[in-house]
Amino acid sequence: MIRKNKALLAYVEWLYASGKYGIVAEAYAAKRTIMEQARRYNKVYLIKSGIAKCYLSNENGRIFIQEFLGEGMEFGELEVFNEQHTICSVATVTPLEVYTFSHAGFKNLLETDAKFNTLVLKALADKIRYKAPRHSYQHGYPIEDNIVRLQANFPDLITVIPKKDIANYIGITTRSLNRALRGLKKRA
Amino acid sequence: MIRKNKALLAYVEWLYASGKYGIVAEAYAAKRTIMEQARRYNKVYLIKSGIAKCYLSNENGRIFIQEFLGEGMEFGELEVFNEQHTICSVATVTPLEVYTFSHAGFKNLLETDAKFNTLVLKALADKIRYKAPRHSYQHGYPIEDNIVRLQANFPDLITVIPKKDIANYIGITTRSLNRALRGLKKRA
DNA sequence: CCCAAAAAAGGACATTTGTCCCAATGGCAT
DNA sequence: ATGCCATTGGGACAAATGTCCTTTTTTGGG
Repeated sequence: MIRKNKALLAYVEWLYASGKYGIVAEAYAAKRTIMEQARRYNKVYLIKSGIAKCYLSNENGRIFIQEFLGEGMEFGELEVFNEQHTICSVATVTPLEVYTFSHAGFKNLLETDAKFNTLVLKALADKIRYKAPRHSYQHGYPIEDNIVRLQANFPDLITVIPKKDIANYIGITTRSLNRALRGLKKRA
Repeated sequence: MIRKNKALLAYVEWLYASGKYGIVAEAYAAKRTIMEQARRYNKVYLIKSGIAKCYLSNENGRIFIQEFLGEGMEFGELEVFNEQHTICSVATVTPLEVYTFSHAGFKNLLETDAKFNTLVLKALADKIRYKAPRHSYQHGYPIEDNIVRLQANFPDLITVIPKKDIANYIGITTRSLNRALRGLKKRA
């Protein structure tokens, strides 16, 4: 549920240490919006520490969380490949440390650094891979099963992530989430 | 809903015509399974013509369709980046013509052909991009709205894709799909 | 051309989930 | 400490969706 990519992080830390690629370190407080959907940005972010959420909201005020991003996850990178608006908003959940690239710098690394290129290809492939089972499970099993599954993969979920976010990740209302948690407690 | 990638197809046709990269053309009849989830394969496919579905089924027999693949869409490429089992099954919907690469050939092209590398990066980025609004919409709006939206983007949907597949794409039962179609007809 | 099998349509009922509330609790700034 | 606001928990009812079944329609092979 909270995605990570240690290999990519390690390599970017190494690039950063070399001082050559215009990579900048930044920090954000908790609960801050970093990107808003349907706007243009010119930076790629890579998380050094902390947790962010990537989400999409619609005109009904409903929010659907695409993923929780942990160490080594990038965001804002899709817009390097097809110059367009962001699809997702990104906000911090905990305090966040990131490395940032300009689009030009990121593109340049892709073209000149084969290892970087490979790591980014892998990162994109992983983002695709993990979504399939997630959505399949979400549609294929009742809410309670989904919660059990999340808690198995991420035990201190409820203490770190607000209920509303968990509900928006599963695609249900807070009411339904509470009901399901209650049901699980009763049956335990 | 039925994804396409003309730029990639055009380039691969050109590569194929050159005869140099071990690309093989193949054809499949309608309703044939090409890949099964959780198995190992050693080929990358790119669709020349026809429609395939990429789906995931669970032990309850529920099926969730990830995407419908049209001209220029690849499948089996994720396993090049992280040598693992396929997540998805792929089956033809209509008769299908494809080009196939060996993993080695695909990897070689990625490393030596900058244009190919860029096109594949873009293709992966697009696969990620399109999923966000799709799932957001699916959770955020009632079934009827989802159907209207699909029909707007793909008018002859119902004539080309079986009802069961449409339902499995939206993540509902055939019964619910019929009910929604009925509701729309009545209100029209 | 006909028949078997698949696909589509829908009735009746059960279950799940959402909506709309309101009450309780817990930080957090003043 | 006090008051305010966001978060959490849950009752009661409404609406959406699933389950189970039966009937109708379509399709493709002999």
